[in-house]
Amino acid sequence: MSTLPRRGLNARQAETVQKLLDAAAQELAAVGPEALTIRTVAGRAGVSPATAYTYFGSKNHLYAELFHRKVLLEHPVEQAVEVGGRTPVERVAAVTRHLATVLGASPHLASAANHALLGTDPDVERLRIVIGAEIHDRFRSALGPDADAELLDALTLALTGALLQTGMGLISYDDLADRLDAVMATILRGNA
Amino acid sequence: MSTLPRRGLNARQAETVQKLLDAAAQELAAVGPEALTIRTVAGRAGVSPATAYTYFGSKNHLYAELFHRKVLLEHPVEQAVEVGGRTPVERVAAVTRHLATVLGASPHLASAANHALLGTDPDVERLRIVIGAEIHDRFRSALGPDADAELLDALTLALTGALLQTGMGLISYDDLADRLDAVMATILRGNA
DNA sequence: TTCTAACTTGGACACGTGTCCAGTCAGGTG
DNA sequence: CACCTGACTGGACACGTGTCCAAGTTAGAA
Repeated sequence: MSTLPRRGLNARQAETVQKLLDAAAQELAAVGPEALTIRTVAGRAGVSPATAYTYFGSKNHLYAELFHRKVLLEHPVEQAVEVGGRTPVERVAAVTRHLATVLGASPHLASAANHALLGTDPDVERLRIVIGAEIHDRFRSALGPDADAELLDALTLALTGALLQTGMGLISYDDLADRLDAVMATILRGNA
Repeated sequence: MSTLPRRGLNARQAETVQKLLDAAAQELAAVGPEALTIRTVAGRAGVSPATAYTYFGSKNHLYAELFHRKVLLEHPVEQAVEVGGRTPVERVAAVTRHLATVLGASPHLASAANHALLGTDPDVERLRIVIGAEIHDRFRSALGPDADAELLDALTLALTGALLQTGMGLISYDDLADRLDAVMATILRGNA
C-alpha cells in the first residue's frame, strides 16, 4: 500500500478514495473509533472491503489520512496567524487555538488519529512526518524566520504532549485551548 | 478485570502475576511488541491463556502494568534528584535524563507502552493516571514545593511529547536525553 | 483427613484484521 | 464494435483478541 496513497491516482481511483474517506468520516462520527471497521466503512462507501484495503492498508493508515486531510489540509492556518496578533505569543496562541478548535469539533477523529499515528506501517510513517512538518511550519511562521530551534522544539513537543493527553482524556477539548495558551506563554517567557 | 490488578491478591495469585510480568518482559525483549501475544506470554509463564486474561484483561493492560513496574517502581528517582544538582535546571535535567536512560535500556517496552497507555480499558486508564502523577511528582520535587503550576504543566507536556515522538521513532533514544535537556532548559529560562 | 472455596485449565466461540487470488466489469483504444 | 487493460469483487484464509464456562486442581479451614 505504500505506493498508493496519493501519487498517480486516476479519476476513478481518486473518486473511490474520496468515497472511502467520506464514509470513514461519517462512520467515525456515527459509531466512534472503536466500533469502526474497515469493512463497515467499505460498506458505507459502496465499495468492497478488498478495494478499501487496496487504498488503505490498515485502519491506522485510513485514520492518519483522514486526520491529515480534515485537520490540516481543510483548515490551513495562514489567516489565523496573520490576524492572530502582533506579538509572537499572540500568533503562537492563534496556531494552537486554531488546532484546538478544529480538533474539538471532531473529537472522535482526534482520538482515532492519536492511536493511528503511532502505527508502524510505512504509510502511517510518511503521514506522521508530513503532519509533524506542518505543525513545525505553523510555529515557525508564527515566530518568524529567525526563531530559535530549541524554542520551536519546545513548543512542538509541548503541543504534541498536550494533544496526546487530550486524546487520552486527561485534558478535555474544552480546556485544551486555554491550557495551551498558558503553556505556550510560559515557554515563550524568557525566549521571546 | 478492573478489580484484579493489584489489590487483594493472595500469594498464589501474586506469584502468577509476577510470572506473567516476567514472561512478558522476556517475550518483549525477544520478539518485540508487535509479535508478542498474550498467549505466547502465558505459554512462557507456564500458565494458561485464560489465567493470563484473568489478571490482564488486555495486552494494553499488560504493557501498562509492565511499564509502570519496570520504569517507575524499579527505578525511583529520589537520589537522582538529590544528587542531580543544586539548581532547578540541573534537577529537572536529572529527572529527564534518568527517564531517558531507563527507557533507552528497554526501547521495546517504551514503544509498547506508548501504544498501550492510549487504550481505553479502565485498567489502563488507572495506570495512566498513576504514571502521570508520578511524573508530575518528580518534576515537583525537582522544582521545589512552590513551583508554578503552569511551569510544571509545560514541563510535563513537553516530556510527554518527547516520549511520544521517541516512541514513534522521530527522536532516537540516544538523542532523547540531550533533546530533553535543551528543551527543559529553554522552558525554564524565564521561569526559574 | 475431609471438605470447600478459589484459582486454574482447556477449549470453543464470535469477531476484526489483513492477505490473497481468480473472476468480473467498465471505459477507452484501435 | 470488439478488445483489453486495469479497477473492482467475492470470498476464503490464517491469525490474534477477548469472552465464556464446565471441569479439574490446590490450599487452607473444620
